[in-house]
Amino acid sequence: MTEEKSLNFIEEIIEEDLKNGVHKKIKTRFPPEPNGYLHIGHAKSIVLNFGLGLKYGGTTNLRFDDTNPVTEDVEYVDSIKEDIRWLGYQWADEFYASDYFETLYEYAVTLIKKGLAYVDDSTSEKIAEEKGTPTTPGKESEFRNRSVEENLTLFAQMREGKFKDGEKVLRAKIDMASPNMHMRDPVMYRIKHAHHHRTGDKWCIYPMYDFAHGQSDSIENITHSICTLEFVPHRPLYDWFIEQLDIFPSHQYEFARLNMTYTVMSKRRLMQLVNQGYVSGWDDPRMPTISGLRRKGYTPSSIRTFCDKIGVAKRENMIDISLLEFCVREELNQTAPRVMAVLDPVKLIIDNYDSDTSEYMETENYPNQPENTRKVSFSNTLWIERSDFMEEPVKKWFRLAPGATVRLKSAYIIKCESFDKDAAGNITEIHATYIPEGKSGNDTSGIKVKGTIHWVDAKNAQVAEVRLYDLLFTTENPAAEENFLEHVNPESLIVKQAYVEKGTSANPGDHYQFVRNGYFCVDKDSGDTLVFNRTTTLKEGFKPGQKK
RNA sequence: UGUCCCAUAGUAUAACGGUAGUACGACAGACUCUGACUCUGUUUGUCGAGGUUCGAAUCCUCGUGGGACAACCA
Repeated sequence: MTEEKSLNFIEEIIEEDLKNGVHKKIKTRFPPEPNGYLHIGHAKSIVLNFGLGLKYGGTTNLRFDDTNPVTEDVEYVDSIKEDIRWLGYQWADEFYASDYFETLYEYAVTLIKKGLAYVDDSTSEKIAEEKGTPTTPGKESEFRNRSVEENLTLFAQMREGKFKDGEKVLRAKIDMASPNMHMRDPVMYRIKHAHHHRTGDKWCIYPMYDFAHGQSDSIENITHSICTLEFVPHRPLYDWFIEQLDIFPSHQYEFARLNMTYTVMSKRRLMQLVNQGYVSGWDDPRMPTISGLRRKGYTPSSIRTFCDKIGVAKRENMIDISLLEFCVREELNQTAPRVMAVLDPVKLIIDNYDSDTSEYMETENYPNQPENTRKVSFSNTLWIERSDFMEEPVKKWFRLAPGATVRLKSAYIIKCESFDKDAAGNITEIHATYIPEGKSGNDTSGIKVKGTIHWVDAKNAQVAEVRLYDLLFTTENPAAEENFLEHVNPESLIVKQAYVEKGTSANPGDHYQFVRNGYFCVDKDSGDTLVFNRTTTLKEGFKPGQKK
């Protein structure tokens, strides 16, 4: 602990509470609704909630907010749990809001008895109409003043299944004129004759979020209930239920959700991308989902680092996606072994190298570990990157060009002698001569070269499919567009047949740096032919297209 | 024509009444058998107007700008 990192506003509150003895131990929770896959925005919340528990010696629960059986499913429960574990966190207890249905029901009865809740027979349209608008007060329902006995009977009958969906609701009796819409007699229970993924057909009435979340927090003795900004106006209601029920006083704190450039984050839009085939699925590497990032080659620690760096505050934000890329590069640069791969090959023939022989060159697996090496096959016929040759080189061009000299990484210095073109003007073959004294590690040539390029022995290469991923959108804030789907980047995925060093071992999830090309990871689609996903490019220091 | 939340470089985030700092980005240079990494440097900021104070990014007031709120969603 050399450097004191400044605290975010939630940490300040917690330290204050701990200092003042408000709490001896803190307890947080991560409360996903099991109706979708987790994304990088959830990661921010997960890292925050679990991080707080870890930092202050408290605990963090996982609680599924499963109060709407119509949209929820175990499929999501499983993927959510997998993603949280993968991110490196272990919850103290696993709960479901549905665990508390009986208690919640009793709470509702308590409020009815206190004259603070009533059964309303109005249609949802009527209720919406009487609710008023943010600038005009609402009207009280004609059913608002039923007797406690009648309410008790009706509510019991709701539970028993005497009514159809939508026929009745239970409402809190608060204030129809409140400037806060959420306090205008909010619905507590609605009737849904639906099968619940955990409680089955036991219930046909289900509590609303507002009547479930705070009480669930309270039941679990959550001290700091952290959620996003859109719940700020719910807080008075959150507090009201807890106060009227006289139960453990959990408190809600709100922070700004994550937004990221060139990314959409809402479940609805993500769902559209999947359902309309813009991506291959929830775990498509272009998706900001945890499973997508995982498949793309992001590591849990790089995501955690990212979440630490973006900070936690209350103002709307738009994080530059380059920060996410920076975090994964920073880690992979240290951990990913280097391998040579040519993604856009053109043939290089070394005219003065014996066509019947080949040799093995020694090359390092990590740039900072010179003793950690492997052997790479070399012959007179190599694949090199098309972009490493320029017929008419621009200024400051360090790579191959007619008459130019470059180092073949870990091999010889070569000089470009000639090249062939097809009728269409495409370079088909490049001819060079090598300088035997310039062999890597044993260079007595005295020649200084500006550039080093990578290569793969064409006589001893393995073919691989390489998927080059780019930003999914062409605009910084696609969610702000009329139709975000029109801004999907047509080049967000480019598939290449590439040549990779023979012997590159590959299990799904393995990370590599393809020298000078970027970070790649082995995809689960790999079979006889290996498939690599580009996690991210290397930072590009030279842009030939740019004049200055 | 309501209530609530928010406002610091391009983007985020610190400074808790006392020197406006850090990260990412961008740009320039050094180094380089990855034009990567690393290193060095540069650029750009307290929304506005008043007030309190010896002193205000910080406290107060009023503006301005942005966001949230009218599912039987969460």
